[in-house]
Parts: sequence; structure tokens; C-alpha cells
Amino acid sequence: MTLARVAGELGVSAMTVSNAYNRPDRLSGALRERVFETADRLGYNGPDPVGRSLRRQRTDVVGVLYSNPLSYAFDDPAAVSFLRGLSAVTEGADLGLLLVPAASGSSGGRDPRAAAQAAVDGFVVYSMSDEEPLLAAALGRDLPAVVVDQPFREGVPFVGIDDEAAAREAAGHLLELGHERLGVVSFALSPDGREGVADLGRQGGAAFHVSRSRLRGYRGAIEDADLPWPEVPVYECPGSTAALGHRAAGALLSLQQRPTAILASSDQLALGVLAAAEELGLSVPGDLSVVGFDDVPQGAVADPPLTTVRQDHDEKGSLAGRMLVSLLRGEDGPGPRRLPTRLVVRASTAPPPRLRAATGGALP
Amino acid sequence: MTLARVAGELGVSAMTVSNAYNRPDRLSGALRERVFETADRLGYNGPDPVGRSLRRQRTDVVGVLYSNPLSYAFDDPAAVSFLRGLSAVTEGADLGLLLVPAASGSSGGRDPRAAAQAAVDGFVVYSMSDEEPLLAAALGRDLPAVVVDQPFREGVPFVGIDDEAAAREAAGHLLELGHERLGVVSFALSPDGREGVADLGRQGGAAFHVSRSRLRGYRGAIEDADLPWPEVPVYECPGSTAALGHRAAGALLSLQQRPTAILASSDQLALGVLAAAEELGLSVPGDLSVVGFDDVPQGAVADPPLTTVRQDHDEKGSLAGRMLVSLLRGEDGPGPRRLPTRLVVRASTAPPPRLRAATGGALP
DNA sequence: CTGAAAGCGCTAACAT
DNA sequence: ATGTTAGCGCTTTCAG
Repeated sequence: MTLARVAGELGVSAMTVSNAYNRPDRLSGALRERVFETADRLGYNGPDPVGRSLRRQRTDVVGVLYSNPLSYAFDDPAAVSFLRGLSAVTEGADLGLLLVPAASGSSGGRDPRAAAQAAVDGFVVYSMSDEEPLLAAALGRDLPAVVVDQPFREGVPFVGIDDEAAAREAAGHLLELGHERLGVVSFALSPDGREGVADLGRQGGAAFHVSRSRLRGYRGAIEDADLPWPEVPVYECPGSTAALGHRAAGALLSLQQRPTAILASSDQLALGVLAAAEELGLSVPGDLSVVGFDDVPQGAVADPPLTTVRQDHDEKGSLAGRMLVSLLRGEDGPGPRRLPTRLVVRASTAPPPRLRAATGGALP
Repeated sequence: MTLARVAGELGVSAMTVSNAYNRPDRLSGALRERVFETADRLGYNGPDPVGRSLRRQRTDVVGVLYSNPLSYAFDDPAAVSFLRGLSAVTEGADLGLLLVPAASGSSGGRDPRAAAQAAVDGFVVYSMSDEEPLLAAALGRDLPAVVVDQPFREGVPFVGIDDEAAAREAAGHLLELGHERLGVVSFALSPDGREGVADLGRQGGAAFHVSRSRLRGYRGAIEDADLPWPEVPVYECPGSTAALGHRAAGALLSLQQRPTAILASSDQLALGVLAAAEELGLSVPGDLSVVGFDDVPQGAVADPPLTTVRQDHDEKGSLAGRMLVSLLRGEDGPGPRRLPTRLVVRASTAPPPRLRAATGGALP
């Protein structure tokens, strides 16, 4: 059933039917009623969205691009929180939110054709690596786009945090407590899915801006304390889940020189570290200190509650949404911005065992 | 930049360019290369998705309809889990997932026009009330649709659980422990946003199938135990959050006849009940037993761990996805189905105070 | 292997 | 207040 057939049935022009739906003011109320009545009778549901989009050159849909399979996003509390903030804004603006399917290819990256095939007015690019072909494909479409947690790209608005400074603060906290043997559990450095200890070369060549910056922050703080960065083991996880953090901690804690503290790139990973420590009979923070990143709710109620770097994912999503909406409307909106972070010290960090003994009980 | 202009530039027909993208086999490799090269040079990104959808009468997108503002879905662990299962299947089938924006109207329901305006090949209707105009609008479009957690509608495939039997089991557990004064914290009975104790009339007229069935299950078990259902206070919350559960418990626990056990329609609500009990200085399960519904991860690590009804939300989403995909492809797929549930007894339930005293210490 | 014709359903711009 | 014309960008069908 089409607009034209409803018009035919009624003996009016197609425009009149179209106007009944889109411009009530250009139509007598009576005729409008008759149009709807006829439409109802014929089972016409209003203008076809695709025809309308083609004609208006507008879909009223925002596309979300994610670096991993979509279902992973729903496993990550940080991503969920981001989507909540984003969806609140897009729904408020009456825009649909399209989760773009980009089945991962063999290279580990996601299928760049996905960007070309999405019927959207703009993109929110979330947590993607710098060289991902999908990112290039999306930006190449010359639609409004907002990039989240990425480095600045000429002309592309972005939202993020100062990852390097935040990481530096996290590491600084451990250093101040007196730790000298640190370990890092990082999420992916590149989309190739590799897991294991990453050498200096791989660290420097990291394609994920976020991972690279955090590593740089950890490194900066450690070198400022005159400790040798090359001796800090960096275990790379191809994702951000407790299971991967668990495995990483297993590897790090069985090293000859076992770290007394672990810096994790996310709370999910840190939660896995906590679980691994418990299994190994190590007490946290007695034998091992752990710092997370993100401040997701689960971290606050973990055992022990996690020291972490707080960032507001909800606000990140909301801000990205507001930026994109104003871009779509051609209005001025919020500009590129780095959101604040804050170190939240809870119970998963303490001085290293040696010092604690010295302070706690070993007086002359 | 359009397909036709690329064709013009190359001196071939539009069809040839179209085929380069869609039917590589109908084209010499050399020509195909030249087409892509020219496209690249002109900044053409491949066939426009909207034009293509209009012509093919297919969008390769599945729409998700939700009873509440979309952002609420991301607050509800059960919904998130459902979306994870669903998105894994749709992405596997190379379909986009469109979160349809249906800004809520004044009646509390959601805007039915949203369904008409979504450019999709089919719908997944999640957790919607029976009489929601949006539901009717969606089904009226005569697209393939799968309804989740809803009652059977002639010809519309559905996925759900046996809410009544599951609720009956939950209530039965409390009754077996010896509880005689129960209270219920239910989520919405109708989309009108009302909060407070619901009388029998409102209970019977509940527009949300899930709420109605669970109430019926609770009631059945209670009446089977020869206890008077009308004396069981049912507090209705217009959503499923810990904050609402907290408020509900506040009301229920300040009643003259304070319940010794509370049945909550979701773990989120139950978690709020736990918090309220703690604030009131009531020990759970010492002074108060609490049973949730859903078995979300937070329930298992709550203090005390929550007794609840387990259901597999992930599988629910996955099954709904598989049903819709096979419908879209015109293949046979899984049929309508009720997924299994199971009562998981943890530490939030115990015999009521009176009996515990009698059993515990007061022997002759 | 390549192309011509036709039309998917709609609405902007311009009449009347 | 209503109608006419044109064309958004693409691909199906059929012919070479």
C-alpha cells in the first residue's frame, strides 16, 4: 500500500496525502480526517520511511561504530554506560540509534564496508584504533561524525579524557606508597587479537590511542621515580574482561620477580586480577596492590573495593550525542573536549609487603 | 557523488558500476578495478544505502522496540543481557540493530508513530504492555516481528518464560519456610507511571503481561497455602531500579503488619529492598526474607546473596534474534518458545523470626 | 560480459 | 487549499 494508491482511492493528489502526514496546516481538517480514514481502511501505515529518506536526503538515524563485535559492548559496563548517555540524547532528539554490524574480518579488524552501507545521518565512533580501515571508511563518507576516545583528527570533533595524565596519576599513587616492582595489564594495543607480554616495540607501535596514552602515562611516572620501565612487564589482553585479566595476572604473578602492584587498563581487567590473586592465596592489598581504570559500579563493591581512576562514561556518551546532534542541525554545540578524571583510592592499594613489615612491626 | 556520475566519468553504464559492487562475477576483473579506481578518485563510497534499500525493498536492519525510554534499557542488567544475545545474532547475520526512538507521550505510553517511521525489515518487541499503541502500530506494519515476554498473539512468534509458574515457585519457597506475612514489590502494572500500593482491581487489570502473570503466580501459591491474598500488600513501581525497590520496601516495612518476606519482580528491585532493610536495621534473612527475579550477576554478589528465579536473558535475546532472522530469510527457524526458569536459593531467605526462635533455641 | 528501460515511494519547488 | 512536475540513487528485468 502506497501513498499514491491512497490518493487514487480518495480522488486527490499524492501531495495531499503527503501533506496530511507532514504539513497538517496545508490541508483542511476535514480532508485530513478523510485521508486518515481511507489510509486506515486500506491498511496504509503512513509514508514509507525509505522513500521518504531518499527524497529528503535524511534518515534521522545516528550510527554507532564499535571496535569489537557489538555484543562485547554489552559486556563492558563502561560501554553500556556510554550508550546510556548517548541514547538518552539521541532519543531526545528523535533520532534512531543504529548499531552498525561490522563482522570482524580475518585481520582482526572490522569490515570497513559496514560504514558505507549504513543508512545514517552521522556517526559516533567509539573506542576504535587509529588505523582501523573502518574508521577511515566512516570518516570518508563526509557525514558529521564524533570520535570518542581517539586522538585528534583534523576537523573531526572528539570526546575523551587525558588518558596519559590519568594513568600517570594512577602509577604515581603506587609509587608513592613505595612500590618498586610494578606490572601492567593493558587491553589491546592493536586489533590483531594478540595476547601476552608486549615488548617495547609493540608498546610504542600501539594502534589504540587509549592504550598507548595510558602506557605512556604509566611509563612517565615510573621513569620520574627513576625506576627502569623496560623491566616492567606489560601483559596485553585482546579485550576488556575479567577472564582476560585473570589470565594476565596469572602470568604476571608467576614471574621470577613478582610485582607487588598491578596497574590495569580497566576495572574489568582489574577485577580479574583480584580473582587471580585470591586463587593464588595472595591477599590484596597485603601482598599485592591493584589499581583499575574507569570506576564501574562493580569495582566499588568488589572485595576489596578497587582503587581506580574515575571517569564519567555516561557524560561522555551524552556529550558525544549533543555534539553530533548539533552538527546534524547545523547549530553551534559543545566543542571537542577532554572530560575530567579523578583517582579514587579505595582498599585495593597499600604499601608493598616489605615496607609494611618495616613500618608495622619490625622496630628494633 | 553518485553511481551514475562514476559511470559517466568512465564511459560505462550505471549497471556496470553497480555490478562492480554487487555482482563481481558479471564483470571482467580489469574493468572492476578501473571502476573502483575511478570511484576512489571521485570520492564515491559505494552505492548509497537508502537508494539501494528503496530499490531492493530491504534495509538489512532490525528494529528494537522497548517499553521505556531507551536509556533505561542500559540501566537494566536483564535488558542489557538480552541485547547482548540479540546483537550477537543480528551482527552474525549482517543485520543492523536499530534502537527505535519513541519519545514517551503524555499518556505514559510511547509514541506509536515511531514504529511507522523506522526503516527496518522486522521488529523485536521487548517487554511491552499488551495495549500499548506502539505495539499495535508495529504489528500493523506487517513486517516479520518477534514479541518477547508477551502473551501469545495470533500469528506472532514469541519468546518468554512461564512467568506464572516461576512466580509460584518463588512464593512457594517462602511459604515452605513458614512465612505467613508476605509483601510484593512489583514493577509496572500499566504504563501510566503510577507508584504505590495497587488494589485488587488494578492488579487484575494489569496491562503488562509479565507483571500480571507473576502476580497470578504469587497469588496462586499463597491461596494454595490458605492464606488470604487480599491482605498481601502489592507495591507497584513504575520501573525496575534499585531506587524504586528501596522506596517500595520503605513503604511495605512501615506497615502495621510488617511482612516477614518480600517477593520482588526483579533483582534490581530486590537489591533496593536489601538496601532499605539494612537502613532500617533489619537483618536479611534474620528479620526479613527477600526473593528476586532474573538472577543478574549483581544479585549473586549482593550482601546477602540473593535468592532469585534464574532465567537466561542472553539466550532469550539470541533466540529472538534467530527467530527473526529465519523469518526474514523465509527459512524455518525456532518456533515460539518458553525458556526454562529455576529457583536459585541463596542466603537472602530463611524461616521467619518467630519460627527461627522456636527452632533455634527454645527447646524445653 | 555489458547496457537500456523502468520504477521502488516519496516530497521540494513551483504552480493554480 | 490543492495539484503538477520532477527526480532523490539505485537495481531488477530483459536484451544484446
